[in-house]
Amino acid sequence: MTKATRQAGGSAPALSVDKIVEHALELAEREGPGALTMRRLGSRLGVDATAVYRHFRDKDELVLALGDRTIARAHASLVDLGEHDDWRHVLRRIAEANWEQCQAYPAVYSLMFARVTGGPGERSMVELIMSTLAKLGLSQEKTALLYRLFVDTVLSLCGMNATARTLPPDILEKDTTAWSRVYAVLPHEGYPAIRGHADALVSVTGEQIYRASVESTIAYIAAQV
Amino acid sequence: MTKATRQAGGSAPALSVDKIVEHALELAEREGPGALTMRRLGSRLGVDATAVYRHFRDKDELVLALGDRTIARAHASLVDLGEHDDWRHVLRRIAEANWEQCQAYPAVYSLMFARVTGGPGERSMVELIMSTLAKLGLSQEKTALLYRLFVDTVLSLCGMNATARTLPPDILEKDTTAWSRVYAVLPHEGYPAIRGHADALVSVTGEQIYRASVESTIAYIAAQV
DNA sequence: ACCTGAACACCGTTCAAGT
DNA sequence: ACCTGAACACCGTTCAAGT
Repeated sequence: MTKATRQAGGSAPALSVDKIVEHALELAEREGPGALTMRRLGSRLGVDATAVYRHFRDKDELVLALGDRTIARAHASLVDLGEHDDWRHVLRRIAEANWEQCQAYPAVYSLMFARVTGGPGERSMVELIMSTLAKLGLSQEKTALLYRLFVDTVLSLCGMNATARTLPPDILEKDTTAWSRVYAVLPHEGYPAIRGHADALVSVTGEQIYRASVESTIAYIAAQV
Repeated sequence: MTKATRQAGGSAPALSVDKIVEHALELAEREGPGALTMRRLGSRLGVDATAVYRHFRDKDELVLALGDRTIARAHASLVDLGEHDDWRHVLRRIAEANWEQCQAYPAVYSLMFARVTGGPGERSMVELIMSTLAKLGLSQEKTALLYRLFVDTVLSLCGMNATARTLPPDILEKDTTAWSRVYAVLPHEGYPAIRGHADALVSVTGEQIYRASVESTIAYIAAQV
């Protein structure tokens, strides 16, 4: 018997934080970040839109809760990492876990990649990264800068990728076909370098770019040690 | 006498693409990306909101026009670059020009950093970067990847920075004080690495991070040559 | 050709009211 | 305690109408 069922009316509450988060996540990922509205969420949950305000101060708190949940999942996938793993291996695993979450929940990443959730998921992830970099024995200032370099690289690339992938269908189409529509047919005069690389440019994947960026950052950190 | 004044009615049109873009830019930068609505833009221009639809298919076309304008400005600030400048110098200047535009027009960057404008500003910038990297004599595939690595690094970091800086005032306050509110007061037990670097973390600037990221990318490219 | 204004189908959030 | 429903102040966009 839950706390709720013991209350005055006797009937269980229709909503809970977990239930709201779960449905919000599904709505955002199935129909895009723009479809995550309080009204649509309410109708999905079978309640009035304003009922959600009993459990979250406002929409922003809900978005941060979704964000912290995905970071918590990324962190949970890293439980096998130990104290004595090489820092490069740890950073690669963290970057990989974020990429996986970003591919699975692009709408959430697009909504919160530039935010601070302050939640338990984020706190665990920050501690993991900071403790990994602290082992390098650099100054506090240098350690802090390299932490931000790594985190911002991971979040900004995941965020940009997620934002691009979750644009409204008509706009997404416009952007993804831009290379073949405009860049591949530019005149050689004026745009020789673009035309000379048009084929190669369209086949570069987001994952290749992400990997290169993570390796670049790790090499940069290694050079400071 | 403009084309418009020669027309049937004789009276000059109230709107032009340039006038709309200029006022939209001012509105977005003064009051944030969320304030850029067709209705508010219309009232600023002294016309009905729907009058803008004579000059732009929809709001997205307007946003892309704003975006291409800022890229064009970044490109215009690089006219002194020549054929024989060192590629590292050229990439640093391009990164710097984007950072300057992003600081001056964060609302625009937040709206379009993950987009493809396909416009003249973007085309010039793409050609400049591609031609710079083409001189390294790498394969088409490698050149294309390094192009995307550089561009995505610049745009994603500028975009994240711009997005964070242009959040609505109450949310911005919440995010910027998160470090002192939650991270600086975390218990040592459980969060030793965070607490050990709390002071250093708050003093890292976005510009430091950006510079480090650009240098990291340049070093990574240099290692491929 | 260019702009207006009503209309449609939406938003987030507040607040009084119900149970 | 928890949810409803009306209300307020907004959105982007379409379309017929005006000049």
